Amino acid sequence: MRSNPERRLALIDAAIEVLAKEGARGLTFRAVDKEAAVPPGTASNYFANRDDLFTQVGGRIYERLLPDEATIARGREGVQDETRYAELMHELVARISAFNSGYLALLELRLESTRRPELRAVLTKRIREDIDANIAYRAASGLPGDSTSVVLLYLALNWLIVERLTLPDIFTEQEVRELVEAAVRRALNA
Amino acid sequence: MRSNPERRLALIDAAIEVLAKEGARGLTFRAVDKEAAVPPGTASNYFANRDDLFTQVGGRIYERLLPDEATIARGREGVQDETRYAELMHELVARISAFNSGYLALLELRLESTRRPELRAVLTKRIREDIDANIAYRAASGLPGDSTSVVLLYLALNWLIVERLTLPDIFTEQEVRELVEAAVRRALNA
DNA sequence: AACGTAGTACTACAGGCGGAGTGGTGTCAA
DNA sequence: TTGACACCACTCCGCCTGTAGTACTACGTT
Repeated sequence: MRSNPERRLALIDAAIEVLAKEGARGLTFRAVDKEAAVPPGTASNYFANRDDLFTQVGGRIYERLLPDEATIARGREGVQDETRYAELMHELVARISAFNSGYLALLELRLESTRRPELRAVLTKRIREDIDANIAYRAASGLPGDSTSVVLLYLALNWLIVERLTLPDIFTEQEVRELVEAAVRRALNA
Repeated sequence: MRSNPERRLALIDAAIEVLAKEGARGLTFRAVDKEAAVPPGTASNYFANRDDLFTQVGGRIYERLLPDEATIARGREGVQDETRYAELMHELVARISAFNSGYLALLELRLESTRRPELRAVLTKRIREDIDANIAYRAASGLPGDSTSVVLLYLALNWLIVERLTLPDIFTEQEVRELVEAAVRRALNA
């Protein structure tokens, strides 16, 4: 088992692209090698087996989907009002739509986790933490709305992103914008 | 190309199970044969190629997820108030959770449709129709709430089902019930 | 009632693709 | 000099597709 950290990271990021492009079943050592443009056999040396590969990707994918620290810091400063919150949500949808393959890869991982307990454990932990962080953030911001509102917003935005990424013709850009705003409005009125 | 309709249907339903169990990439003629317990080569005779198989499954899956006609009829009778509507939504979540593999298969198809234009066209059509039907139903019922409310409810419930099916430990049964009710309440208050 | 025909079920096979895993060799740095 | 890693090559294996060929069944014809 090799341990060059940059290379490992490059392989994992390549694996995310493969997941998005080829699906979970297409995530093989060889495909990762090719995507990362390293000699065949390399991924084999960095991951014990496919299960290990899935688990490591599961640990990494969430880092790539979350905003970077600068964005988080910007989110925390300035007035915390409804307009600001709506801005943040638009930013979230835009960011994820931009890193398209990351979200698709996460969906693939979710489905795959049906068959891989280890992966499921990793994802459950990460996602539960993210939800809790969102709830805490909302509570700290002083904006109205309880944790149920936060979760409902989370639910709606997630599926909206799925819809955009998988069947883009279901909703127009315009409808998506309106839906995000309506969701935020409702989340803050309860 | 063979044309025994029952056999074709049996193969398609077997394909749905395969999709849920093995993922989109695992959907091969041979796997379908095995799942349907028919001799190897049969699926090959019923579908021109994998693309054809995907498209036919895409056309069928939605029928299996929708309530049967009896349920629909029951939904339309009786008083149409908020309590009734909430009941229907609970029924929906329960029904889909029960036919677990159908929904997972649909998710697989959505992801696969990223790579298959024909499949995407079929799914887009079906799902758009379903959303429109929901909007029309709500409008006809005389309950409060505009189409945005209906769609937001649709979004939230869909992701809630995803969450339940893929990472069941994220929300407890209790939380799921509360979320469904909160979502319905908000959808009817706007 | 016997026969022929068409459509379907089943079986078998040829050919190919792609992946896992491993061992060996080269290379660089401590 | 030694150890860790990059790179390369090779073998083994499993699975899939597509098709050809055979057997069966039902139905229509005479």
